[in-house]
Amino acid sequence: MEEEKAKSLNFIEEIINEDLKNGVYHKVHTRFPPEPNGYLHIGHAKSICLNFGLGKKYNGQTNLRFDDTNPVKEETEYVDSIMEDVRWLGFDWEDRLYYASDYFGQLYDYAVILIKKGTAYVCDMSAEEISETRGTPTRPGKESPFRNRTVEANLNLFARMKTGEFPDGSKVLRARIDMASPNMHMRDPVLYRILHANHHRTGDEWCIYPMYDFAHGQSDSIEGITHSICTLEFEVHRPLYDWFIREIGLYAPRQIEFARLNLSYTIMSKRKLLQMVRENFVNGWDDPRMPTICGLRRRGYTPESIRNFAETIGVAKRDNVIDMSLLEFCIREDLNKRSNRIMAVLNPVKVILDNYPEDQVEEMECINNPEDETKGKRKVPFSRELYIEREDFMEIPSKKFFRLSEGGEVRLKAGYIIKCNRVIKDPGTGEISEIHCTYDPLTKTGMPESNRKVKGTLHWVSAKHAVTAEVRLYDRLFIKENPDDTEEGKEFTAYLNPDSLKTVTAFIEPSAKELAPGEKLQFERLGYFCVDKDTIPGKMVFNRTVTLKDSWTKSEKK
RNA sequence: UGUCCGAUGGUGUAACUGGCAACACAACUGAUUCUGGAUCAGUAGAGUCUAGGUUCGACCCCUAGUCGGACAACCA
Repeated sequence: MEEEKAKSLNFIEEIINEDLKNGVYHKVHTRFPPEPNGYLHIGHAKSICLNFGLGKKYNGQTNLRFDDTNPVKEETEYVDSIMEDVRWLGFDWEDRLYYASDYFGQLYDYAVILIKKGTAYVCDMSAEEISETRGTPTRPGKESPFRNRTVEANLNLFARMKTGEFPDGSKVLRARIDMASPNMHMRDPVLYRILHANHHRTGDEWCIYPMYDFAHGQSDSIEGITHSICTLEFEVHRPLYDWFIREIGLYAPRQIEFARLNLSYTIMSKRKLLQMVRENFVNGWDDPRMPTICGLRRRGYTPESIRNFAETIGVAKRDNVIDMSLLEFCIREDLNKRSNRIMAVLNPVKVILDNYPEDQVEEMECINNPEDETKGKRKVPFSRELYIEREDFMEIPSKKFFRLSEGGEVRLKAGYIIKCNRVIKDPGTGEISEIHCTYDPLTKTGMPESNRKVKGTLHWVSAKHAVTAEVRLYDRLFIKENPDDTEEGKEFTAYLNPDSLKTVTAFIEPSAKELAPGEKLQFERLGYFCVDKDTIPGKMVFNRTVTLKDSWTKSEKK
């Protein structure tokens, strides 16, 4: 069994196995290192599942570390949401919660080591000057006039940077590497900048903050990380990552890069998600149309489905765009097994059973989940006046229409077979207002006659017993793929789907009253829904998680 | 006119490290069903970016191209 699994290792596992075999490392210790500057999205979920999954698979450990080296972008709100989301996904960092800001003192000492070695210096150039003298990818940069300051001068200046003597932007600490390096990141990168800003954890203790490159590898090293897994854009940073470790003389983790997740019709940039929230294109980070973990959660996704999705998409180094239909498959697969069925009518038309006694009410027995016997049954009231879905009736049926039509028969789920006799239309609009039918008393579910073949089965709700509810029909937020391509300034407005959120008032069978926020169910033939957090007694609110298979694309094709 | 990385069906990921390209999603067909769902059975779809080379044999190794991505924040 173990050997069979060994056949389909991903490239990261191959590297790890190789390292373990060669004794480069003797254990596996990974970390998930988000910057607390926004909410986590499905792309982070891939990384979380990867890192924590590897930790578990190799009987190792995984840390949660906040990469909080830029106080102007980071907030406690984000820290809290990230911890909540990681936990919700089902992962546990146990007692290994860290912050890069925990290492500010240590990092400062590392910088001093470099200064003493002559491989770091204080530079007085402005950001613009540094940028100009860095050159371009194809042209080498120019050396800073401050590059050859003495160790003593650098030590003195760096200490004074720390004490707050200099204004923001007036000086930086840079590594002294190679201004002609073909790798831009090796052209005397900035290690520390002056930022008189309040940090969400260290407050005003520091006014100089390390850059990502100077903090990340060292943080990995301090924590004893063996495999530091990050996304592809950090590939060109790896020489620098290794350079700092070597130059300071630290234990060396191995950085491995993988391709980040792209989902069709979905924006996965934190910056743009933030913009969507700030400019009210959506109603917050947990808007169910958002690809954020909290959005998916509110939408009705389960942690299991997301973990399974991450597992299914795999991990590699080539750019990829995963089709939404795979994510949808994963959630349907999970919800199909776990969610109870319930009857709801979103777009009602009244059906009157002319031969059904005026005041009679029957309790029809319904199976809660045909996929799971243990979920039991429930009673649903049935009476003379019902609602069915308007689309489930067609006066003149087309050849492939299996549902109710004039003169035709259809089965009401868990009820009777009915036959349509006539329809009444609104004289003004011409719209059908009532469908008059007769029911066949011998065809009640369970009775011998009920086995009679009829072409279709409809879901229904008793008009006088139904509960009304607000149902939010979430669709994809974007109608075009790769909205990232749009020009600056209107990144995604052009692609926004005006129908991404439709709200209808639906009629639902009375058992809906018992549901609590967060509960997931399948509206018979309509899709998977969950009870929204906005639900309060007397006002039910449902979110559509996902439609049943294919109906989006089918309706698109029409 | 640079450095680094990548290239396998419509989409993703595999291929025992050189042995006749597999799995999942999507698509299609049929069976079944009191959900046009689910389930079950089946079909189609790539010869692995190109051109050379090594080899009995190449998705895998070598050479040269082509195409795509990343890199020029005091962001991460």
